[in-house]
Amino acid sequence: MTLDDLKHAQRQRLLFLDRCFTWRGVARRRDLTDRFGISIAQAANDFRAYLSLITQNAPEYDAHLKAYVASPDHQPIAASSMLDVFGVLDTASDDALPAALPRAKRWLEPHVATVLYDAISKQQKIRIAYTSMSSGETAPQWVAPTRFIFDGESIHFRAYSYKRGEYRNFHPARINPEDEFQMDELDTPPPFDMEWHSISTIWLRPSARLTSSQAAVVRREFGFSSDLLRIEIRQALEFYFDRRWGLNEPGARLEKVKTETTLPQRN
Amino acid sequence: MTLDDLKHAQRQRLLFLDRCFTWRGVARRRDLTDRFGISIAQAANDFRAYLSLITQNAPEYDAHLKAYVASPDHQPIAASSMLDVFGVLDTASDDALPAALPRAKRWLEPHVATVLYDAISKQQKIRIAYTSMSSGETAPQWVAPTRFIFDGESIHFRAYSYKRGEYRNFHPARINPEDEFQMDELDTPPPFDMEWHSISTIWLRPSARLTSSQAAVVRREFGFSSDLLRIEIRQALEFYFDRRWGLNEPGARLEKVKTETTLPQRN
DNA sequence: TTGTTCCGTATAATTTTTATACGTATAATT
DNA sequence: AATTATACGTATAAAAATTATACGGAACAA
Repeated sequence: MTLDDLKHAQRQRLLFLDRCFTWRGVARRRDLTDRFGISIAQAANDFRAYLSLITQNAPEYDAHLKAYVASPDHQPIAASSMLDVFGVLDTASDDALPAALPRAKRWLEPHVATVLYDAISKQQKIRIAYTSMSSGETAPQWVAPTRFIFDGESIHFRAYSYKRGEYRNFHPARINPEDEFQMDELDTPPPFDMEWHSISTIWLRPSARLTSSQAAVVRREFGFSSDLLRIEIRQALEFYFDRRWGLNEPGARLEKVKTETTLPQRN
Repeated sequence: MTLDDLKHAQRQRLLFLDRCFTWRGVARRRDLTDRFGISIAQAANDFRAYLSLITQNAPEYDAHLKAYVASPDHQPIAASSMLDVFGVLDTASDDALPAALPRAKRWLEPHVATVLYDAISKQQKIRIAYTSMSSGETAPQWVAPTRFIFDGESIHFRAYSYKRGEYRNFHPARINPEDEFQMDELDTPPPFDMEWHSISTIWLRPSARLTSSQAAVVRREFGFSSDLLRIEIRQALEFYFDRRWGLNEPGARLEKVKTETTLPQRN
C-alpha cells in the first residue's frame, strides 16, 4: 500500500504523523485526536496504517514514554515546508499572541481578485486604473492578465500591457478598486511570454566576508554542501528574487555569483 | 449548523469552497473533486452544506456559466492567509516551475529538532556547540530551551542561556549537529521570561516621501484606512520585525512611528 | 435534433469512523 | 503490595460519511 491509495483525509493524518516523527521524534494517538478530532480507535488505525507504510527504521512503541518513538534513522515519507514543521514544533500556546512573527497582511481586495480571475479565465482584456509607484500618477490602461504569481509575501499578476507592448508584473493593490473594470475580447492574441517561459539559474555562495565556520553555518542553513547553491526560477520572477532572499540587506549571508538564462524550447 | 459541527475533513472542504467564492468568485463541484478526490455526489453534498451555512448574500447557480457564482457582497466565513489565497488563484500549471517564487530552503536538521523538542518537553537543559555569527567562533554552552519560534522564513528557538544569564533567541543552524547533546535536569528553574510575555505595539505609516495617491496604495496594500497601522507582537520577536517587514530596505513603503511596550500582568 | 457537460436528486451499497468493552504495561499513589 | 491513572492494543456492532448508479433539467455547440 502507498500513500496514494488512501483517501485525502487519512492521507493528511498520516502526513501529519510523519512530520511528528521526523521533527518531534515522538507521536501519540492523542496528537491525532487533538488535531483532527477523530476517535482514539481511528487514531490507532492510523498508526497501524502509517507503520505498514514504513518498511525500514520504523518508529517503535516505548512503553516507558507511552509514545511511539522514531528510529534515529527515520526517513520521512514526504517533504514539509517550514510552516508545516513549525506547525508540529509549536507547543500550542493558548496565549493571545502566537509564537510566530505576524507577516505583513498584504491585503488583496476580493473584488479585484475575482475580476482579475474572471479576465484570466475568459482570456479577455480589462481596463484598470493603475497607480505608478515611480510617478505616483493613476492612469487607466488596458491589460490582458494571464496568471497570478506569488513572491512569498503578496500576490501579483502577470499581464500583457498594451500601453508598453510587453508582459509585465502588476500589483493588485495599485489598482483602483472603485473602477468599473471594463472588459473586452482580445482583438489579437497577445504574443508569446518569453520571460515567463525562460528559466534563470542563479548561483549563490556564502558571503565572502564570512569565516569558514560561519560559511559552514550558512551552508547548513540553506542545505547545500557543495561550493555553490543553485536556484532555478522563471526569468519573469527574477525581479523579486533578491528582495525575497534578502541579498541586498546589510548583513546578507549569501551573495550572487552568476545568473544564466535559458530560453524556452519552442516546438 | 455551524462550521464547528462538521468533521475535520468536510470542514476543510467547505473552507476551500469559501476561498473559491471569496477570491475566484465562482466554484464548481469539479473544484472539490479535483482537490479532495471525493465523488461528485459528495461534492454536491458539500455545496448544499456550504449554502446552508450562508444566510445572506449566498452564492447562486448560474446555468450559463455552469457554476456557482458568489454574490457581489459575499462575506467569507473564515479568513485566509496569502498562501491559501494563492492556492486558490494559481491556475494549476503542469509546468516544472511554479508560479510562486521559491523561498529560501532554510534547512533544519531533523536530529537537531528532535533533540531540542525533547529538551523543551522534559524541561531540561542541554549542551550545544553554538557558532557565533559575530565572532565566527564555535563554543559549547548550556541552555534551557523553552519553545520554538518562527520568523516567517526559518525556525528559531528561545532558551535561557546560562552563559549570558538571560533569555535569547537561538538559531538551530548554528548548532553543530555532530555534537553529543548532553542533557541534564535543571538545578534551579530558569527565571520568568519577561521579554516573551511583554507585548510591543508598533505603529507604522506610509513612508513620508510618498505622494498621497502612493500612500493610498500602501494603505490599500496593508489593509488600513486610518492614519496609522498598529501591529502587536511579542517583545521577544521584535528583533525580527524590521527585516520581515522590509522596513530597512531602500524603497520601504512603511516607516515606524513609535513602539510601546507593555509589561505583563503578573498575578 | 443530437450529443455533451454541467447542474440537481434519490437510493442502496460500501467504506470510514465511532462507541464500547476488555486486556496489557508502566508509573505514581495509597 | 495493592490501587489508580494513563498510555497502548484488539475486536465488534452501530453510526456516519462517502460512493456508485440511475435519472432528470438547462445551456450550448455541432
